Amino acid sequence: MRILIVEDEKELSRSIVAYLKRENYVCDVADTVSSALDKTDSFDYDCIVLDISLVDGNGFQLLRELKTNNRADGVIILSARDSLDDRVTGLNLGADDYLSKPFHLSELNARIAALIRRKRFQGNRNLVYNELFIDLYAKTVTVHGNNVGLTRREFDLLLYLVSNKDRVISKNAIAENISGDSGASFDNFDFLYSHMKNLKKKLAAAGCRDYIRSVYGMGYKFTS
Amino acid sequence: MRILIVEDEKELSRSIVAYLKRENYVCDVADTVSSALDKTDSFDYDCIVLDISLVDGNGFQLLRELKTNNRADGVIILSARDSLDDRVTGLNLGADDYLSKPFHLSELNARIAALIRRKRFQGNRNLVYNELFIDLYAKTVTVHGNNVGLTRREFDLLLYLVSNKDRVISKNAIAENISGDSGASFDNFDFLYSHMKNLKKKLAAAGCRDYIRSVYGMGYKFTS
DNA sequence: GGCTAAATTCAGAATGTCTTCAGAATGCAG
DNA sequence: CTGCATTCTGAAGACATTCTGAATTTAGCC
Repeated sequence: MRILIVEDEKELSRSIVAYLKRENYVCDVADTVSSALDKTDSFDYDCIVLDISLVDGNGFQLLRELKTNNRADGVIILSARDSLDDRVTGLNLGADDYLSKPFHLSELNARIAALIRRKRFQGNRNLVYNELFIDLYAKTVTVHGNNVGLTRREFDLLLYLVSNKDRVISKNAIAENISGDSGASFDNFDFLYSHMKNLKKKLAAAGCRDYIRSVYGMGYKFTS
Repeated sequence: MRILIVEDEKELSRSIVAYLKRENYVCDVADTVSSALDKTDSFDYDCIVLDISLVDGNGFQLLRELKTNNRADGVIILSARDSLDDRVTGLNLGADDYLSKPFHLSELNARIAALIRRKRFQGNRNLVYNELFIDLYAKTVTVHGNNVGLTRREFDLLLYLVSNKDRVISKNAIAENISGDSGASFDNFDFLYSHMKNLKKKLAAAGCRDYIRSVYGMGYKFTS
C-alpha cells in the first residue's frame, strides 16, 4: 500500500512518514507541486495526502491537474486552521476527505484506512469468494472456515491481487505494492516468487481452489 | 480516551481540564465555535462537553453542524441554570446528555464515564468473556471469580483491546491510546511490550486463557 | 520529604519472517 | 526438439520484531 505525502514542512512530513511506515504503508514525499506531479506520473498511489497551502505554488493547482488526469482519486487534504473555504474548494475539486491542522496522526491514519477500504473494497469489511473469506479488520483469511495463517507480505499480496480481480497485474506493480521500501527498483523478483509460492501453498493446503494464476511473461491474475 | 471541552469561560474550562486529567482523560479545549469545528474535523473524540451558551456564536449551531457530519455522537451539553428549553433543544439536536450550571465536577465526570461506556460497550456495566470478567465501574478484572490486580495502564490496555475485539490493532494506536499524551509519535514500543507482558502474565497466572494474540508485524488482537 | 508502587527504559534473548540463492521445472519461439 | 527465458521450489542465512528480566525513573500517597 503506497501513499504520497505532499507537504513542504519537513518536520511534519517526517513525522507523518514515521507513523505511516509503522502502519506498514510505503511512503513517498514530495515537497513541491512539480515533484508531486513527477511522482504521480510514475506511480499510481493508493492515497495522496496533500497540504493545500504549499509555498512553491498552489496546492489547488496540483489538485486540479490530478483531477484532469483522473488521478485525484484518494486525495486527503490538509488545510490550515480556519480556512473553511479551502476545504469546500478542495472537496469540490474532487478531494475525498480533509483534515484541518493541527491533527492527530492517528486520525490521519484512520482516514487513510477508511479511504483505501472505500476505494479498493467498496468499504466492505469482508471479502468473500466462494470458500475463500478475507476479514480486513481481523486481517485473517479463512478457507472453509479454517484460518489460513498468512504473514504480512502474503496477506498484502493476496489483497492486492484480489483488489485487482480479473486483471493481469505486472510483477513490477506487485513488487512496488508489497515491498517495504519505496524507491527500490527491482533487479529480480525472487522475493515475489517466494511469497507467491508460500501464499499459494498455504491456500491450497487449506483446500482453497487455485484462484491465482500466473500469466507467462505478463504477471499474475486473480479470478474467482 | 479523549475529550473535547467547548467552553469560553477560561476559569471553568481550566478546572474541568484539571479534574478530567486526573481521571486519566486526555483533554482538548476550544473556546470558539470555529476552533471547535477545527478540532472535531481533525479528531474523533470519545466525548464532547459543550457549553451551549458560547459568546462567539451559538452553541446550537455547532451542535447542528456536528450532527450533519455525524459527529454529534457523545455530546454532553452544559446549559445555564433554568434554561429548560436549551436542554430540550439540545437533546433534540442529538446531544446525549446535559448538565445545568453550576455542577459538581464529579457529576460531569460520572456522566462522561457513563456516556463513554454507552458508546463503547452499549451501556453494559460488565464485560464477560467466559472466565474473564471486567467491571467497568469498579475498574476491576476477575478471572474465575478472583480479582486480577491490574494497574491503570494494564487495565486501559485490556479495555482498548477488548473494545476492538476481533480486530488487529496497531502498536501505534495502542500506544497512543494508553500513553497519557497523545498525538505523540513513538520511536519505540518498549513500554508497550512491557505492559503487555505484565498484563498477559497476570491474566495467565489467574488462569485466564490467552485471548490476546500478537500478530507479527501488525499489532495485537483480542479474540474471545 | 520519604516511601511505595507503577511506568518506562534498557540490553540481550528468543522468535518469526523476509530475502536470497542455486537448482529444477515450465513455457515459448524457432 | 532445442535453446533460452521465465517461473517455481526448498533451504538457509539475514533481518526484523517481539519478549523478557532487571535497572532506572517517575508518580502517587502518607
